[in-house]
Amino acid sequence: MVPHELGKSFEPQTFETSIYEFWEKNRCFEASDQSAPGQESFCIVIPPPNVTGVLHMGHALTNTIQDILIRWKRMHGDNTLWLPGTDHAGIATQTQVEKAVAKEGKNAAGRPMSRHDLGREKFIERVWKWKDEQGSQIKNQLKKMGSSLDWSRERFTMDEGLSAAVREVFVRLYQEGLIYRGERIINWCPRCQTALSDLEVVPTDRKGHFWHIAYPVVDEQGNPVLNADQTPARLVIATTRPETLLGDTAVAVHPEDERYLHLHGKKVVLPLVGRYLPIITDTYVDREFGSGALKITPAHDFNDYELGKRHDLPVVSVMGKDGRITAEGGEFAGLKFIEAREALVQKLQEQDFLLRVEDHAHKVGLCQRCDAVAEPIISKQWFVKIAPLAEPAIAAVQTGQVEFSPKTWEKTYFEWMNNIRDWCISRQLWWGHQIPAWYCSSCEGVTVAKTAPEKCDHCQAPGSQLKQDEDVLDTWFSSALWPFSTLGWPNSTQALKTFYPTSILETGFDIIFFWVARMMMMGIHFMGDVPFNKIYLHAMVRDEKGEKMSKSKGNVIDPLTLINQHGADPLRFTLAVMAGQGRDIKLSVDRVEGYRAFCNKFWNATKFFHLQLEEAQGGPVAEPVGGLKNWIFENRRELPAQHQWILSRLQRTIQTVESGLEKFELNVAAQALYQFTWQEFCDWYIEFSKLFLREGGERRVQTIYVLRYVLGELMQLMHPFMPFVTEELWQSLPWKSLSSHPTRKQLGLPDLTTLMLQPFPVAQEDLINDEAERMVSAIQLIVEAFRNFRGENSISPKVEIDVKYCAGSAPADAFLKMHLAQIRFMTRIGKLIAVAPGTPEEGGESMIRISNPPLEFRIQLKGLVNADEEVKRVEKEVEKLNADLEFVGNKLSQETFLSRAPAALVEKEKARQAEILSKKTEMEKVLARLKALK
RNA sequence: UGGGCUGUAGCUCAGCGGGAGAGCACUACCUUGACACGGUAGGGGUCGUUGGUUCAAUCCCAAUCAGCCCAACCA
Repeated sequence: MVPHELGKSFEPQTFETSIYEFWEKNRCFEASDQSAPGQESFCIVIPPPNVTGVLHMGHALTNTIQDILIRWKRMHGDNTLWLPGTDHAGIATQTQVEKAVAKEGKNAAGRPMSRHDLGREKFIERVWKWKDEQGSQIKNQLKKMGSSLDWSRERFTMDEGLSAAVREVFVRLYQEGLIYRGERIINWCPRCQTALSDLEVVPTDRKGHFWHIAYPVVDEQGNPVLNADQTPARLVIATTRPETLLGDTAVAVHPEDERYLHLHGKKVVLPLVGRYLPIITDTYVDREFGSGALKITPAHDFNDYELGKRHDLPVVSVMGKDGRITAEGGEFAGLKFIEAREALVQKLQEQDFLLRVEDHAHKVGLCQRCDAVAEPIISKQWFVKIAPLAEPAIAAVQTGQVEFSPKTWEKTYFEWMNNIRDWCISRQLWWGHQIPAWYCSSCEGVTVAKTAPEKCDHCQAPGSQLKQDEDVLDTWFSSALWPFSTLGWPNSTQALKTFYPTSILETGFDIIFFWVARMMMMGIHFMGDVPFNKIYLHAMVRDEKGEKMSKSKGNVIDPLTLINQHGADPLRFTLAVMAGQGRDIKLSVDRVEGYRAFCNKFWNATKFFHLQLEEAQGGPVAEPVGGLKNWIFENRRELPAQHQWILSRLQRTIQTVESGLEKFELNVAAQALYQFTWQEFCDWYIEFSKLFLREGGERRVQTIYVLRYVLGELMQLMHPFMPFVTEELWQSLPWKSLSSHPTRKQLGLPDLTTLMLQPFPVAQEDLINDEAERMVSAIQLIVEAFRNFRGENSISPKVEIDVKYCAGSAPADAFLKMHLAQIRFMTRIGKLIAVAPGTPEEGGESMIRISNPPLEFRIQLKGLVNADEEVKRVEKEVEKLNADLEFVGNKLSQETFLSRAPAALVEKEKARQAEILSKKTEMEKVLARLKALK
């Protein structure tokens, strides 16, 4: 990278793209299949975004978090693999392409073109074309985020290798009896024309109705049963879906429900249809709800299906896959479900079966992709037998082999895994992995194989008589294999040996069941080991009002817009700071702007350093002989306290950042960086440094060394969070060393001058210095007290203040003398005269006092300010002291506190009381004198 | 109906047994030689409510109110 002069301010657009290209061109992101001896390996597989998707805030969050962890580990010298790739996203992608096709023209019948008009082969060709056109979009967007993904290993769920893995898994599970084909009740989306898994149906609140329908009761012979008053007996049933009545095959009551004891064994006549239905008893029926009688439609309700199996009821399918009533529906056949409902209700009313209609709020299952009402229907589908796979996946979490963070999600995981139903994996789509099963036209047997079989497994009929299953697999089937299929499985590759199990899985809690649980099951089953040891679940990104971002609400904050406006680094930092939060991240543009200001601050701090090397400031400085780091260590006890202080504070920051990253508390780490950089380094250290720099000579050189050292360490420390700006600034620094990384040696790549491969800072105990911290904190107290005095009295910073000082001890006197120049520089004290302790104050004098070390500063107000404001300031101070005193006094007057609280605490409180009292006495005297002046 | 989360300054959130913190917003002053994407000073909170444990509770426990999420649903 060519060093160049830094611009006036932080302008991310001017360098982000070229920096990413520099890294990529020099293969900085690449991992080695084989780690160097002694080198740790660290691997995260990206949760594959939809291949045709666009980057949204959720992607921005997860990829920021992952990139931070990856860059941190990489800088620590690990062989670090962050594996990129995309998901073919069956339904989502197919729907997109179908829409595009529909817009292109009409078919022979004058309807918009559909996939059926194109035919399977042509349509799939179209999807591939679409994928090729759109697929690079998300990739480029990830690059804009600064994601250090190893692009040389990019995978796609439908590429050749992964498809082979899918077939391998399918065949093996089939052979083990864990995949089977069967006729079951499943969720069906009439619009997408496919089966859905339980997870793909979203129960949604809907306002509906409760139709109360009377079913006439008859006896064995079909004669009407009469009530006591000789009216015909009728059983009243309430339903929210009257059209399913056509498929009723029984009516159920609770066996102990006294209202219906006399009806046991009787039958009812199904209104409009005339079919006789048995009245059965089952404890599943809730006596309290509705009339206590329940119509049973085994073909179109999951509970009824189970109940039907228990009571051996016939199954009548009346709702077809095409969204219309089947021939079983008699006169209603061919109507759409919603039309059938209206027609049926009308008929019921006409024939006096409908007693009443109530409003009723309930939940309706909607298709996750298209929001159409999904209907339970009976259909022949492929299923994965889950229980045997779930068992070890549950155990892995129970034993702690796999840990969730936050831990509370483990409960959710167990809850679901323990109640899991078999997974319906076949989809009546065209885009996806076609099921590797072939049906024989002569014996109707099924042959399951990785490649098209040459003959039927059962009757040996030739391959020409075999026809492959038309269906494809659920997208999540291939995603479940992601942690090992992407590393080359089913081949036994070196990459698998090095990187499986992967180190961390970072994803959203919304796909624990869709993805995480299934990877656990498949990983354990096929690899004999868990796919990852730690599962980090991040929060959902919402808008500033806490609402889910969605296109329809128009509240989407587009990460790319933010990156273009403010840069990738501010966005990343914002997300990192917010990553620690519970379940929701409320993102506001204000925050991003705030962290842009932070980047600018750091930018200018670096510029400040550069300015000190200009001719006017004394010219360039040579790198210390033996290197900067050595110089810092050798001189660490010789330097002025301010330098020792910032070096010490830096070590504490390194500690916080490192432990924050280790504990996955990115917010703690990011906040420590922010706080140190702005409040300690910029606000104090740079201000301290100005005096030394002005002094010139040795003092100047020392300061330049320390500035350079802290800046360098800070850039390394911040790099995982803000890779672009730190690299840009680091490249501008003098005395850079080549970055040597074991992975590059493994790959046969040369060393390179880049921050991203510099070592991550390690806290040096030797540079931690409590004494320097105490001293500087005293300087800060004094400076702040003077600023407060000026502020409250509205004294211009230009006015110098003459001061008498009185040191309460010899060390205090020495301290002041040592730091006088600095204090004077920062407080703009004019004349300073020492007075002996006990010297009486003069009229018109106010006072600034600190306790440690004991120092007081007397300021003559005459000719400086009107005493009124100062009286207010001192009054406020006395007030505060009084409150403090009362508080401590209360505490110390409690016998129980004195006897039961730790002795050290009691002592501390006593000392504090004495200190406050002495200060209060002094300040009250000051106040009295000031008031006397008026 | 279960399971879980949240309630702290106007806003967004840290803190989680020894006198309440940050950022943004707000007020006043300052264009000082890194930075006005800046500096300095300041105002602002009985830490949802009520009990309990403790010498001491924003923090632990219980109840309660409010909001949210997940899972299962009563047809």
